[in-house]
Amino acid sequence: MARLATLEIGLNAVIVSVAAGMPQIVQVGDPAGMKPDSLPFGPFDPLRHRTFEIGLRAWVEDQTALRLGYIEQLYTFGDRGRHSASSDKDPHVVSVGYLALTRQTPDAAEMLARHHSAWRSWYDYFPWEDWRDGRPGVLDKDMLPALEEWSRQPPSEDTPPRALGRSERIRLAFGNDPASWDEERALERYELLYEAGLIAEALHDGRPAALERSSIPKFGRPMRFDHRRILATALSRLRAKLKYRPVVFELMPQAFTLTELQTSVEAISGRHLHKQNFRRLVENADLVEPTGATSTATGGRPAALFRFRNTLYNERPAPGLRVGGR
Amino acid sequence: MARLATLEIGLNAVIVSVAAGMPQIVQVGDPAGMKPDSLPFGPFDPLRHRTFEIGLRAWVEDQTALRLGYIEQLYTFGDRGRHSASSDKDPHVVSVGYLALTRQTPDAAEMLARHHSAWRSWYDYFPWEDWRDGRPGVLDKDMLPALEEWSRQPPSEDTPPRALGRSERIRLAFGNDPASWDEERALERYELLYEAGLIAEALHDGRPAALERSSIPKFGRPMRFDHRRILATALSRLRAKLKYRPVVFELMPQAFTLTELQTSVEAISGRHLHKQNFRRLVENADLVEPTGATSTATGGRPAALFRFRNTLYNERPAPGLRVGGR
DNA sequence: TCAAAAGTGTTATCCTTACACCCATGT
DNA sequence: ACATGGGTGTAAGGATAACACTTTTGA
Repeated sequence: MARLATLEIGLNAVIVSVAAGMPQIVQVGDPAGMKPDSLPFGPFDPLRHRTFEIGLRAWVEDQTALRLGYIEQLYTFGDRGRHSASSDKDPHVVSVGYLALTRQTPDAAEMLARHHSAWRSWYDYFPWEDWRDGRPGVLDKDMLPALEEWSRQPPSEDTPPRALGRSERIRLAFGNDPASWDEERALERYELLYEAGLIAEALHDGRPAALERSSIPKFGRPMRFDHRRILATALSRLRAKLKYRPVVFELMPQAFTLTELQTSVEAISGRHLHKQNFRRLVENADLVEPTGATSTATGGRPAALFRFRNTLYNERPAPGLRVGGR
Repeated sequence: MARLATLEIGLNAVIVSVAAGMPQIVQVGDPAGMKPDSLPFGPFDPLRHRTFEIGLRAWVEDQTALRLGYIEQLYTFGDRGRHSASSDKDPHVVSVGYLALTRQTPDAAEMLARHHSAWRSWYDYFPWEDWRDGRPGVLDKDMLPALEEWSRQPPSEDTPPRALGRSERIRLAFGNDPASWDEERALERYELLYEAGLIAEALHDGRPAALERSSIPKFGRPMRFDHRRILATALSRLRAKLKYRPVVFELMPQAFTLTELQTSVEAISGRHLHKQNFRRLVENADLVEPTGATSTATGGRPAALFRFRNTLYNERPAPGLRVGGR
């Protein structure tokens, strides 16, 4: 068999936390301030680390001094041309993305700062995904017009054939009517924007032509390499998982009020939830139990504090929060 | 930075089809008849193939002469020691697993035979996953006793710490009471059996000690390398996806009766479904439409033939078949 | 006393589950 | 005629979504 090309496996971590009602991720900055943000990442070396997870934890601890708890594999990206300017001489880099959930401790921020990294709202990278205060204006003002213009252009010859046409894919990902927005389709939306050349990262990869001749705005804060795609994968996965596994509690402190829990779910799903129904949902899913104490922090009537019932596992397959409308 | 170890990426395909009411996969045999079954697989070479998917399709066509339609990435396995007898001198192999869904054509079987491969029921590899005729006897007769014996043994020192103990994990994966079986947890069940040394593959990897001193039966037909783990991943993923995306139709012919559709869903989920409710579910999910023709093949009243409404995509996010009880 | 946030009660509606029954064909 | 599988109707129960309303604190 012929000799294979040099391969390298990059491990990438999307480290998610919720603080002050905002979903945040750890971003590693460039000390010189020249390059876009990146995720904590490093190559996988099987001689040093027996598994991906061990390697990932080591890289993250190196770059951020954070000890990760819950982690989960997202996806492996292998396309050529996604990893910035690549020639056939460079090693080919395959990216394995991971999702990590963590609580934000008070001293975490300065610890990160010493490592040229910081927490940043994930909606800085995807402003159109935050519907908590209603439908974002960019959608109708800039994004959908630009996407529709793209859908009217004939696809180039080297585009792989697809089951659905461009306008069908747009309708599916962005919703037919303004009401039918599916927050789990964040990845599909990002990939459409990328293909349409409406994302700064598309410039670095193989598709400059469609872009330079127009002055279309590039949406959201860019990231290095394919890191924003990995982040979009994390967003979709976490939003979906929220509904069938009790993962929010990885982001909550030991004790919390139901409103704080609701705020966290809203931060992640990007939607506003109906207060009364949320409470009922949580309480009769038996996911939490009262600690007995109350919190008087918010101004207003003191709220009862709850904790996650982790004995839950012994009783039945643990569910999530099947949040529905509004 | 120090030199990295040699890495190789293996692409593996779980090719699923349903024929004669049985879920089947393509298995590549060993012409000499000495080695266990394997999945179609081959190394990823970025110089020859731009993406994983292109490479995978090429390998599958080489080994089985099948042209794949729907494919989807499952997971990437990177543990050392999973890929049979590995020393530090061999290249480290990372496995990227894919799920492919395909219709079975009449001539496919002999085409496969010429390539030393064949269709085989996936329940040959996981007999305990087929509940269509009630709870399989092996569970209570052999598997659960063996698992419980394992759960009583103290874990060895090099076992990574876990949130849940062995008996909790068994209860969660295999159900508390006989009624609460979650068919989507096929992967968790396989991994427990592997850890407990009740799977032939565990012998080849790092854990021979616990095995050789006992004469515990090894459950299900073994496969090469970590291929059975990839197959278990496919099982879990497909069973879950069935419920929220219309993927069954990738396995159905152009026209089919509702009973045939139900049989396919039952084959995959491994459960028996309630006939009347299944029909209603399908019909008022607007997933199918009558072709007008009828089939008289089964003996009894002729059944109306249906086809998948693929215009569905234009209307709303396409759902799956949320099959519930019975 | 008033604003703010916590917490409770009630109703209409839809979906799921289950059961009972009728229909069209081959033998 | 009767067995076999196809197909329909309907009622009970539970979950969801929406609404209005009461309670407890700080300022």
